[in-house]
Amino acid sequence: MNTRSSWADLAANSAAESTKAGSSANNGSVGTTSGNAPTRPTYVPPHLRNRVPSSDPPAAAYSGPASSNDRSGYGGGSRWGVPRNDYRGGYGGGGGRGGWGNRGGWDRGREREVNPFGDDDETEQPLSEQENSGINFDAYEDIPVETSGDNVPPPVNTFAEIDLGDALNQNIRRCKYVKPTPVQRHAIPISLSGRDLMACAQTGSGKTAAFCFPIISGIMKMQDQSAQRPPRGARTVYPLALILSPTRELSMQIHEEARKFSYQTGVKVVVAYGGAPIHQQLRELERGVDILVATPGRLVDLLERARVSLQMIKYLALDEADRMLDMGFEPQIRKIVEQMDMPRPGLRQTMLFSATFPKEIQRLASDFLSTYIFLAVGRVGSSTDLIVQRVEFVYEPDKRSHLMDLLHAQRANGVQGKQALTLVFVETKKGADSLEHWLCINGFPATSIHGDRSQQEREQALRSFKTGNTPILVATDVAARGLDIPHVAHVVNFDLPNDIDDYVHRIGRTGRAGNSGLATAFFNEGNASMARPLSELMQEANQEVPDWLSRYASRASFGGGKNRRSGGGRFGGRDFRRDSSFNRGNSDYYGGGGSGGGYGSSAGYGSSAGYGGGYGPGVTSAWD
DNA sequence: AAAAAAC
Repeated sequence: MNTRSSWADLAANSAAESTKAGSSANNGSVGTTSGNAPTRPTYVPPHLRNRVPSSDPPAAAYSGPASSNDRSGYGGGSRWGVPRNDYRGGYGGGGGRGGWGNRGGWDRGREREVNPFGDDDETEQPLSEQENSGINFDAYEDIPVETSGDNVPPPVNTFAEIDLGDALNQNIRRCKYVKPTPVQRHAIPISLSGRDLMACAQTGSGKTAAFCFPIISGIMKMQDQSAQRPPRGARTVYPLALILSPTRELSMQIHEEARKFSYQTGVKVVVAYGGAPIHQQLRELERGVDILVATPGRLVDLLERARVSLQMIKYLALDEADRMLDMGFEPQIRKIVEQMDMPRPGLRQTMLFSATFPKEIQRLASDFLSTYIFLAVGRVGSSTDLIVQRVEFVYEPDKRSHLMDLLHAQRANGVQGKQALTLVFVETKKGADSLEHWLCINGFPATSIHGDRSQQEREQALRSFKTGNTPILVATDVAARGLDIPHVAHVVNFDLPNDIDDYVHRIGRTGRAGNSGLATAFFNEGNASMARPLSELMQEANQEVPDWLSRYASRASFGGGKNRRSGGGRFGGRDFRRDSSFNRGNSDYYGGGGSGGGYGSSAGYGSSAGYGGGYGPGVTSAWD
């Protein structure tokens, strides 16, 4: 059932496919969306202002369809006549083969873009070595998709039929992405058409690429415009896109991914987060930035120092958007988005992504959006079928020895060989330290990550875990969201979180990229409020719910908390705008009114096995 | 109540 199609095959078929798409019932999104692509009148980013004309014919590097727009400069051509007022011009190269790819060309003696793919090899990989997805793509047809909003652009079926440009397409190939995941199929055309978007898709389903591709593509197209530098302090930089995420490590990861996607496109990505010396980040910024990836605190710092201005922002993306807008983050986000110099909704394009999107937060989020499209792909907020979920009743004092039993068993069974990684979530930073220490003195190679550790320690811990050097990582919720760590075979909820959404994100650290995973939770009377949402979630994911947990869940006392996902209807992830009961002020958190809020039942979609949204083993990317 | 996020 594996659709073994290579990138080359897809590319070869692309013409036929886009013809098909254009003539299908939905009027072709490809043609129309590119016409609506966001335009920005005048600004050319600093690193593009000082370029010497490339000797490569740029048009040749761009193989996309012709359009009425002036695309001759898409790959790095027609913008060369712009005024040069900036000494830092070395970066860039526009489309695929001009600029950086040239050894000893115009860019000789200047800074060379580091190849984020780690290979200096430009040659095509043999077909046999091309990674492919372990996913049954036919199963994608069964994936429930809900969109709402006006004039929703139709989805695409291949990357090739999207007008992303040659350089970006080449990076997609380098990333071994063969086919767009469901969220990408839907979200990318929406973003390319310039619409605001609120998107929900399962953990590990490719959300990072879904918002990065349109941003990068849009910025490449913008580079056609002529230059006019905004009046501001000399050291102020003006990114065109801002991507915010709730943790430093996630921002780092998004940055790494975005750098791969933008390799040799001339689009510069910079990351800024706290806990690290600011000077290097400032230096990077001064060398030019189109896309700024940041955590909120450090960004506010940079804004207050007037080292960054948001006045040229064309794209705003919030990853883990529901987290970014919850109580802890909302004031900071409001400050950044509403009280600095960011263009208002409608004058920028805003994209919100998460695997979970409580209706309460959706309502908050609408402040930041302009006539947006709501997109839900998959059983929103649920886990993939690929994660086997277990719940065990463990009294508090027994947790450590129980964990040790699990780890021993895992070792004995050789679950995934020595590479199997185990991620253990605890509730508190102190708890993380003490459990790490206890594991170590008992002979288990463990490390930990939490907010009381130095940034260096955090990054070291994550590295050591990823490499398998320390195959056990004890973590607080700092590691719950977004982090893409290959080979996590087992997630242990040593302490259950108090919010079912946090549980969804935590277990989503395994079962990624089409791989299976195991999630074990320790439950005791202290977690009573989680009994119902947990058992509902497990049912929906076709998991075996222990009888004792069902009994806990049926006790009335915890029936109506904020964890409650009512409705029991079909596929969840409803747009709150369509939920009249919510709009009447019903406080039901996920309230579905009569017609199916909450999570989907397994009845309709539960058997659509294989939706991990992934590309298959061996592909590492930031998918949340 | 805890966690995260600036110096």
